[in-house]
Amino acid sequence: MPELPEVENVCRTLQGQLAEGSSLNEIHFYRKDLRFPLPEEIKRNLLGATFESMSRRGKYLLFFFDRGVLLSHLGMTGHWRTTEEKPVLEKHDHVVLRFSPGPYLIYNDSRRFGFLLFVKNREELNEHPRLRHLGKEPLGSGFNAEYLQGLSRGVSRIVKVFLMDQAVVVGIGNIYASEVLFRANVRPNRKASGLKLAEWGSIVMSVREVLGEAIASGGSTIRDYRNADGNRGGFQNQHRVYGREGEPCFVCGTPIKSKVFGGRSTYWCPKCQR
DNA sequence: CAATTTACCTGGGTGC
DNA sequence: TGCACCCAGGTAAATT
Repeated sequence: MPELPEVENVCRTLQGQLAEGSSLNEIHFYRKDLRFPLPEEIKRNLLGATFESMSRRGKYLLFFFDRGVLLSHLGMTGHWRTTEEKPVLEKHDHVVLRFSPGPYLIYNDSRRFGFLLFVKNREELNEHPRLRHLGKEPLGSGFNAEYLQGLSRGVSRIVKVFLMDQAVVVGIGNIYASEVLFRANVRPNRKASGLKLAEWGSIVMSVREVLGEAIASGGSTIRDYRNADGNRGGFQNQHRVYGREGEPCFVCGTPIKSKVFGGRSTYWCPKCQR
């Protein structure tokens, strides 16, 4: 499901629904694992803890409590919903959190590629084995043409696969990689090491532009993505290449091409992108 | 090493 | 209606 814009929208919605100072007084796991085992230390440490705030790092949601940080990665199909009343459990509901005052938070994930993690000391977040390797935030400082060109030196991978590497830059997945490269006029199958600094520059600009617009539109809903308030995103209607194989390019009319690179479907305009 | 493939899951769509 | 097959927004483990 979710790339950076979708996770960012979930984060903002939850931030608005969970009250700072409320306490987490029920934690229910309805199976013992998702992608990884559900950590029992979440219950040991966070039952009765005070909620402070929400944040996001790459595609991870962070719930900050006075006694530790709960991390949630949504995988492909994970999503959170809230209810004020005691929830009626649906298929693939795996975790329920109860806030007081506040709503119940329910985690549903049909494919179970998502997972939860726990970090006791927030200062150690960046040392966590699953976060340690993460690269720059694309909307933060330090994500620029020089950074990308530096990392791509001597790399044999194509630029599309390189951009999806979370160790390079976080939050870009399969949809936005194609959309970004279209706007930057760069073919997805160019060798990353062969791009000029100016091309990295237009990629950086396109990343900021595409992710910014997608966040503002509520993200992309291709099949089952829903924000935490149950709404679909709107950015799928602004996709220029993703899922448009054979359809005319909005800029030049040439049919959009598609091919699998690195195991993932990739879309581009053979005329606009060089 | 880096790069590529496979594995982890369910569900929706398609073609026979 | 059933079944086999392919595909899906992600990541990590295994393999080359």
